[in-house]
Amino acid sequence: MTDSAVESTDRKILQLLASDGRMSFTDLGKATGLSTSAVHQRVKRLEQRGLIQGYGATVNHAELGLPLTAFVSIRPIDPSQPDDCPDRIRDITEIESCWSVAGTEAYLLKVRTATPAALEDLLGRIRNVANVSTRTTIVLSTYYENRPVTD
Amino acid sequence: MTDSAVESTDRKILQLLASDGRMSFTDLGKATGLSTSAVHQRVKRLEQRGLIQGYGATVNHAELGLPLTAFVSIRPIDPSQPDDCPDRIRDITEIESCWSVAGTEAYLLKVRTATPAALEDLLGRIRNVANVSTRTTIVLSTYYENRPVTD
DNA sequence: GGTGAAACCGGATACCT
DNA sequence: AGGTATCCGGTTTCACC
Repeated sequence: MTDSAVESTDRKILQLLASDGRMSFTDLGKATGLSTSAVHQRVKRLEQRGLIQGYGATVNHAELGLPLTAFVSIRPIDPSQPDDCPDRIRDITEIESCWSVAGTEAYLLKVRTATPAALEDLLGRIRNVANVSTRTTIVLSTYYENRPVTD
Repeated sequence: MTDSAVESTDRKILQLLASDGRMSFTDLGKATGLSTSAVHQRVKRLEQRGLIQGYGATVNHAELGLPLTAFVSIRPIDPSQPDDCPDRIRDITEIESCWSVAGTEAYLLKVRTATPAALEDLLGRIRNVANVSTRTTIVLSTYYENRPVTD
């Protein structure tokens, strides 16, 4: 069930934490007009309710040696066999995201590699392990990624 | 220039912060065998070098009232006119990510909306403001998103 | 770059409204 | 549910190696 009542103070807190995950409870309090402990309580509740799923640092993949980003569309080769593709590819570390999608293809992946050769190798592994065909779209430039969308 | 020398302690720190952006310097120290202040220095340096681009909370969009995720492929209608599509759509808040891509289409967007009707409205706004045609792929289910990929 | 100590500030909790 | 007071642990800075 979608426990929908997320009221405006909680939304504000979520928005602030989405754009600065290390903001202190004190600063969140100043921004929302609440005391530190009231904010503290609310954040813990938001974590428990699963509205905050976690916290992460955004890493510069290009500088880290993974300058190549691509989207891989996936279509099962044999429609009669059980489709457990997400399970089969779960341990491939280059895969950042995995969605199932509507349309002519079944899944969409977002992947990161060091070089075109590494991407080629990755595509081979995906095809082998999941018995699928792939269609790859290379990212030329990233304007922005994972901007907070809270309304 | 890509200042490539990111050695193993820094990589470890980046990996830990990518999966827990609120981890304390004390705990990072325990995990890396360094003192709190040494980790502190390293993290500040990683932030300044731009290897850490920021920190964010991961928000549950479905529970927040934005259960619909979609990818929108974009193609300019008039190839002769200046292509400033990313600038023109920058202020549309439903757009979470914007990439330029190789292939038959020019850009790829990831968007979040409350309902199919809101998606329809969003697509209209994108087409109007940027003079483009769109092709939309709806996400049926998200297995995982933004998993840390550090090697 | 690293350590360890000291001052300071934020997080966590108990208690009261 | 929110505020106040308190305690403890984390953050930050600095002198030294």
